[in-house]
Amino acid sequence: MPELPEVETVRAGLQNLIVGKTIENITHDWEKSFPNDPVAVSEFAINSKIKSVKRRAKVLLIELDSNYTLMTHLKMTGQLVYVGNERFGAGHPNDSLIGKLPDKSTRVTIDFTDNSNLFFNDQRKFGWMKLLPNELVSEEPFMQKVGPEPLELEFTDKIFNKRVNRRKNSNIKAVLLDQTVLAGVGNIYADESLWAAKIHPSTLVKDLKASQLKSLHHELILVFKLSIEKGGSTDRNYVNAEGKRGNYIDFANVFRREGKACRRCGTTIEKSRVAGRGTHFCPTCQT
DNA sequence: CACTTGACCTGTCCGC
DNA sequence: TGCGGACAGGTCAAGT
Repeated sequence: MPELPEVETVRAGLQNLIVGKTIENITHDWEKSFPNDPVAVSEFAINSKIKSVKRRAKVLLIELDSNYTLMTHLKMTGQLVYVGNERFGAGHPNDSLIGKLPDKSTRVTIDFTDNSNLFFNDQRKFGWMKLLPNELVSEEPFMQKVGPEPLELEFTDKIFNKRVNRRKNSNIKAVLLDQTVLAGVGNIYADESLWAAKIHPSTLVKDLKASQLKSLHHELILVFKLSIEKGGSTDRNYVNAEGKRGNYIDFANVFRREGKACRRCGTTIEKSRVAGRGTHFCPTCQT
């Protein structure tokens, strides 16, 4: 599901593909996917140009030259796929999308004046695109409380330790998933970083040594960087802005590897439930 | 207050 | 083959 590396991959793709294009029209078939006042859409989105595409946590910020932003959350099954008239080349996934979108999971369609389109597809309808004046983006409740960006240089192991320790009595997996502690971690990278740091997902924060948290901070950053390099994880639905799947899942050490051998010690990887989520871990080397 | 669970949705998979 | 139910997991609201 789109976590930080997937959202970042979509952001980078959109930055290349849609900046400079002018919005001609926007249509939607599900109100909660596009909860906006039609008058505001017509006044501040239609005929506006895409200025830039940014990201904060798992939220995409599509900035328009009207000083409004299309704030977008993909939640679990959201996709933002650009389909143009140009061909990317033989076998390129985007070429095969021409004429296939919109489909039954398309919630919002953005038409650009050059006849290209941006489709917001979302099978489960949990995601949304909200049009907001730029200055109100940071006022959104989520933006107010979301924690630091893990890939920023100022996100040191000391800061990580301090923020994680706000929730001493919770298990470490629940804390990693808590967006107010730090931004961007979801189920895949919580499991992967805990395996890399050799920490059992249900360990309570108060029982973790400083050295373990230091290791977890280090491994989490490495996992995020590797995943971005591989174009993110396609578990089920995820595709990038060109409709292409990510390759990180081939490098995953525990996620969806239950029943297989741990790549570090050979023990069979197990799956259980921690923090209300399917949780994958090695019972021998994660203690 | 800290923490956990249920709701929001649809598609897929599993057992009968 | 069809059908009911479990499951997938990001975030907010409600519950303990």
